[in-house]
Amino acid sequence: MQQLLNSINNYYPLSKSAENALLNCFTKIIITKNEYLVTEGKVCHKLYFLEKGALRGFYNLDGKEITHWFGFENDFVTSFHSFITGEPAVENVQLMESCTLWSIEKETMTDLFNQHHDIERLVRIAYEKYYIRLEERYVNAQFKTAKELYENLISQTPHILERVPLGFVASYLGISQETLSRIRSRL
Amino acid sequence: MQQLLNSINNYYPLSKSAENALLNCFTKIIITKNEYLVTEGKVCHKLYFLEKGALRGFYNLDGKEITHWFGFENDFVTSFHSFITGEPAVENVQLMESCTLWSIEKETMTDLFNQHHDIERLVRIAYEKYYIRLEERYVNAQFKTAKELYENLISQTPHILERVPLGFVASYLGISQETLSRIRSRL
DNA sequence: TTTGTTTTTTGATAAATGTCAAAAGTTTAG
DNA sequence: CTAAACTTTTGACATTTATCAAAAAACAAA
Repeated sequence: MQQLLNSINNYYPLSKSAENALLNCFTKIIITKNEYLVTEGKVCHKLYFLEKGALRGFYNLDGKEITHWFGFENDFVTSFHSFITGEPAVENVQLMESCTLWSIEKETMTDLFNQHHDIERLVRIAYEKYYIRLEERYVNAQFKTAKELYENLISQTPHILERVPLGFVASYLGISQETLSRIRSRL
Repeated sequence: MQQLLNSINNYYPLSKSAENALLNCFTKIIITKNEYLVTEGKVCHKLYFLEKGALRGFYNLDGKEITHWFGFENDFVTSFHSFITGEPAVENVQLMESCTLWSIEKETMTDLFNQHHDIERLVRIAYEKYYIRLEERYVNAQFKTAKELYENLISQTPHILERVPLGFVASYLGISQETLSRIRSRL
């Protein structure tokens, strides 16, 4: 819980009353490896804070699983598309390791926004951060060769390589596993 | 101004007082084709609402211009990375057509947030929408062939093809202009 | 351990896309 | 209306990357 608090304060420092109200709304969950947090086709009403562990978001395309993001310690995770729109998720979120998470209901968050302006500010700022993080990833990917993508990964997010099977990493980079393997052998 | 108001209310309907306060903070600008709204290396402190016209965001890579987004009527545009972080922009925003815009200073927005909770909510909701729009684009791009990317563009954002030179479109899709031209001739 | 399972690498080949250069077409400004 | 500038297409060829199949390596469970 202290970890969640630190993360929150890192985005925007809340007043004590808002902080208490917010923390009261999170529920601790422990789930084991390979389980699903979000399943394609079902609406996801929850936002999760990942205290410990690692997971991935993937969708199915032509019978293949396309992993498009990873979550690690201190990340807020969910199927954002489903959480925001209330539509069924098109992606799955699956644990790559056993995880400790804190969850909060969307409806509860909405109530908190009404009661505490600063909680809504916190979330506004968090969205800003998440937006530019996604934008950076996009720009990084466009017009890069497979080798450059891999080198970027090594320099910018080396922890991914240490904790994620190469098949998922290849998918994340948008290249085939074989190509990734060959690039690695050539470096 | 009515158009800006409609757009805003489309995200979240404001109270009359918030609405008035907000509209008072926008300044009308008319700029001609090829001019720059944002220049790489300079911090961008303004957010713009695009009432009429079309523009693009691009960055330089190995001497080439990589166009990574377009803005059209009713879009809020800026270099989000620079606007949010206060760091110098890495991208340029250039008008593809002469435009009518409304601008607001970041500092002014921050003041408005403090005075009107509902303006901050509006922006929080806008960020949500922009976030999932970007995410969709990302997912759409990953693991698609050049032909599929072009077909997606035709079905999802046909207005881009009608108003943007093919060289920019190719760059936007992450393929070479020649490849795009060949795909078009084969359909 | 030993065996079975999963992950990663390697090889051969095919397909997609990029690059360079030039031609054709279109738009713009005087 | 014409010349210059810019955009789009086409051709030839090189390169990158995907695909399929199988071997090797790493990992996990009995």
